[in-house]
Amino acid sequence: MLKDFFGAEVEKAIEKAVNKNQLGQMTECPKGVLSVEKPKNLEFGDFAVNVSALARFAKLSPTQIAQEIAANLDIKDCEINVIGGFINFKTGFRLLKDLIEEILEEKETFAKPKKINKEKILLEYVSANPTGPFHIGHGRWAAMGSTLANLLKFWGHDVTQEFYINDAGSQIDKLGQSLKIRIQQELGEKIDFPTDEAERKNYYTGEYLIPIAKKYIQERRNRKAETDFLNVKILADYAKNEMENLQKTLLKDFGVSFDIFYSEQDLHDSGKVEACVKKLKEMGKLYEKDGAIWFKSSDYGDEQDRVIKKADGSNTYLTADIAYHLDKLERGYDRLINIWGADHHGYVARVRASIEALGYDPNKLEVLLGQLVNLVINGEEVRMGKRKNMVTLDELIEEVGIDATRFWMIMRNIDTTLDFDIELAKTASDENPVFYVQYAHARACSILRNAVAEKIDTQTGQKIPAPISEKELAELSENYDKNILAPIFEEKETFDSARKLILKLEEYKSLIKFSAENRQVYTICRYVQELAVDFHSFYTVSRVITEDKAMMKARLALVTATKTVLKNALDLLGVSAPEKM
RNA sequence: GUGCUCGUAGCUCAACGGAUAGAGUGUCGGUCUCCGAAGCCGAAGGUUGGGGGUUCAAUUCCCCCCGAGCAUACCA
Repeated sequence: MLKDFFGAEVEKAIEKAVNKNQLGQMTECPKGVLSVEKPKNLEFGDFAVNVSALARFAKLSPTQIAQEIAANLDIKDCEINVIGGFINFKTGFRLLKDLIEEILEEKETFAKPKKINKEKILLEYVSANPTGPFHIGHGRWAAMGSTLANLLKFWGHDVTQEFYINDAGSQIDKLGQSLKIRIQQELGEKIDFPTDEAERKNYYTGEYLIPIAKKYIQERRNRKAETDFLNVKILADYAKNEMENLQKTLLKDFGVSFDIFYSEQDLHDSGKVEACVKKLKEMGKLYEKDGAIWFKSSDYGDEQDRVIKKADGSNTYLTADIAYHLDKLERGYDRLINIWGADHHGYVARVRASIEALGYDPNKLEVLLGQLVNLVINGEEVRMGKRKNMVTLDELIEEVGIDATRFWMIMRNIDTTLDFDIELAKTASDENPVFYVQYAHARACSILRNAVAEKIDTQTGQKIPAPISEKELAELSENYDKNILAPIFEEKETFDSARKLILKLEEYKSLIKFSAENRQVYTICRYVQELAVDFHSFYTVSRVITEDKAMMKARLALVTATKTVLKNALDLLGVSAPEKM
């Protein structure tokens, strides 16, 4: 990418200058001190390197250093100017046209690196209890996780997406008890959940169990008399399966595809949990206290030791989680990435501790902690967690659609609490960034359609031939003239917006790299908005379909390239790129 | 109390330690005989919560306050 190109050129120039003793006391170019950035003010140039950091090595003023380095730069087709400690580069025709060629040729693989340090990654996210519908917070992890998976795959990693089903423990019993009450209610019995608040906590009182109760009764209508009709264990399994299916369907509709659904119960049943405890014990990482068995996690950076087996002999949730992560490692993954809600942050240290205690590299585990989602309805924040106010993910999607839901869930940094404004996300207007971006794509498609469309003169009724033939349009991206963009560079009035657009397209490469390496998917949302801005500006000043055929081809090539990048980016986000809206 | 994540324009958010702190939205003002006006152009809007420190340079790093969310289980 151009950033790297200029960085390398500057380093070469520094070496030359050092050899000529032009950089004071500097004897070599220090690594990692300089970086290429985008100037704050675009009038300075397209890229800039700030050499001020070299001042303390050279013992010269930044201005002097910049001038010496610039004097040693030899880049064709590029304007260089020095302001203070900044060396600014303004790219010329050749560099920019190469870039458009690259996009036109590579299409959906544009910005995909040729070679990376490929890792086998297990990405775990959502991992909800099968005891109720997803709430909107799950939607954030689902959208972010699937986007991250798309991105890491595109970057070249081998990614497995996994959903850990928390289907073990007392909650499943609670689920069975709750379904039992719902069934009895459906059968006309006068029974209800306890009114006492403490006791009520032992039930799932949400109405979502009612349809499941109805379905159960319908399915077993001929076997009502059987003694196990209201067997809580059977009911629990039934409800669990139903909830899991609902969740899976929703995930699929939401554009999220897991490779593996991993059951916690299976982990117990297969003996892996016990085996893991045994292993920890043999390795001397456990001890007994107050009738319980503890894991010495404080030896590995956790703030205190944790219970692995309770005094009553049962396992804690953590025990299964340790076994689960051990299992992941034994399955041979180089890297485990988990997306967890911030409310689980206390867990990071202990799971990491367990990985280290078991003899694995704890750095293989990467936990992305996501801040929670607040719902804003009519300008008022609705705190989640209060059952009455709970809005489920399927309700949200129903309200605002999949595209908008995904985009809004992804567009903020994972570190910030997300305010999801339903009214705003719903509006199909300029207030909504999703539509703004999609509109840009639809507009690009529309131009391309019009370019090859025959028209009929409304006055005379005569056919007006298409501005350009299908064949010629196809040639723009297949077998095109290498100087196709030249006319754009010759027309002064529209050149600025075109070069801005081209540079923004170029930035896609840096963006993908940054986003993949830092697991920051929200940057894609920002980028796509910026690209749309530059495209709309370009469109406004540059008439694409014109009499001047060479200019038309040049601009159509640029429109095609923009459309390609927009589509690629939206695909990563799992947001549709409509050809018409 | 302690730990984690934060605090930036009216609102929602950006900004590898670097140039005049930027976008969107909202407000105000322009702009359609012509490829989609769901667009474009412009204006106003800031003591980056407060105070110290490190640095040639701090929204960014460190310390102390103030404020918010989350976590501080032999629950899952």
